[in-house]
Amino acid sequence: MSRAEEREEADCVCSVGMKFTWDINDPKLPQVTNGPTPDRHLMDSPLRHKAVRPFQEWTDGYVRFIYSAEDKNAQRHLSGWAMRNTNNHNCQILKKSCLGVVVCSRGCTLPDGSRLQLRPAICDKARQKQQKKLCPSCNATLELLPCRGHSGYPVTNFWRVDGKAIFFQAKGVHDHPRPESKSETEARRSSVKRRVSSPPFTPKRRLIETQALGPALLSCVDPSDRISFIEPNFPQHYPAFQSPEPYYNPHNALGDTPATLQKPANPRLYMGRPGYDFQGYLTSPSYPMTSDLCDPSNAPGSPAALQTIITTTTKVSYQPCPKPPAALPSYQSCPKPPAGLPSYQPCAPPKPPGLPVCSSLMDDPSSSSYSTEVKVTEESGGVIKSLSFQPEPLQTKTERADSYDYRYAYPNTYRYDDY
DNA sequence: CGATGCGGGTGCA
DNA sequence: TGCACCCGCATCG
Repeated sequence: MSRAEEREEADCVCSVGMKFTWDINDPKLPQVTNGPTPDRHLMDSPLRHKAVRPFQEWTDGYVRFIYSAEDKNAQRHLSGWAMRNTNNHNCQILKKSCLGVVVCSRGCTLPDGSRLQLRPAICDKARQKQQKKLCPSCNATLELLPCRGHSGYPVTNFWRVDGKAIFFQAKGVHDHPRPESKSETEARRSSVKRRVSSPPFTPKRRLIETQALGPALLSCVDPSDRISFIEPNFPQHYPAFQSPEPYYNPHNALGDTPATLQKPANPRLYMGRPGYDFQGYLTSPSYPMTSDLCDPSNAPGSPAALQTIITTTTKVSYQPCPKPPAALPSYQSCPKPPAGLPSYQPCAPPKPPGLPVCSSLMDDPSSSSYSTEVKVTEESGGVIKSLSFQPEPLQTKTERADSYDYRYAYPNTYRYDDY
């Protein structure tokens, strides 16, 4: 495992041994000197990894960003994706994993041609409640499409405060549509509240709802349970937000590796989710074909990547856990000397300066064996229905699978040139 | 009520 | 040992 990490980090050392990028696990993260406004020149340079940038709401892919410690969104560890806290037993690094998206189990099309893409509730209990509700359009059950974009596991986000910056690292490529953004969900929630607290029939509002959602919705859903939809043409906060910058990739820069998108060796990693033809509303205009993906060690389909993305957050030793400044989000100090957990060891000796922090290039592609069967992690308690569940076989499974892969089936949605 | 964070604990590879 | 994940608890808006 750590080898994968090290391999992943291998790309962060350029030919002269200078470290251009960083990993969230690095004992020492780069010093950030420039202000919150990204310097265009800097962002185009290898030093972009040390450049603070505006907050990115819809990160995707294997990306690393540095935010200003003053950035409110970064402080709150926000994401457009529904990310839940994951205990990584590491007080320095906050880890979150993606919950996926809630869709109609029938994959029905709404009157306006859009599809239901709800933001899964973060709270387990709330999510279970959420899934007991019915599709406001066709009354079918709702289904949670789990995220499996990280080698069959949910995409993970890592947050770490260091100095005057907030370091963000994401691992995995979301293999599902975007849910509502948090702000959209909150807006809807508050509007529902307003609706509940106001007289039951407000002709004007009802008219709007009827137009937007269709009569079926009004007839089958309790107003308090009514759900909004993400419309296909709804600009889900991009592209203003979504401008993922690639890592600087020395390999790529040196022409080592062409920037090709490799089809995953294991199609089940990215395909085979029946019933959801998301092509019509691929909301991500620019898939994160960052240089990370160009890097052989990071391309999602490469064995190295699959090795890489099985990551650890506790590999390295960390500095003592100083209480961050009050203004910063607290990652909580480590009160206990975590015996048995080396990663907690305060003040572990740093790696020898002669060796790159990113560790050595320990390429061992042959060791990157991985099962061709992806273990599907289902939520406990039967919250997630079987993915093969077909309430009404509108399509064959194969057809569904064919139409599902909204990334690989529709390469036009990629914009390599953006990177 | 739900989002968020923490941390003890378990199961698996 | 690393990782995913469950669960309970606490805090906050």
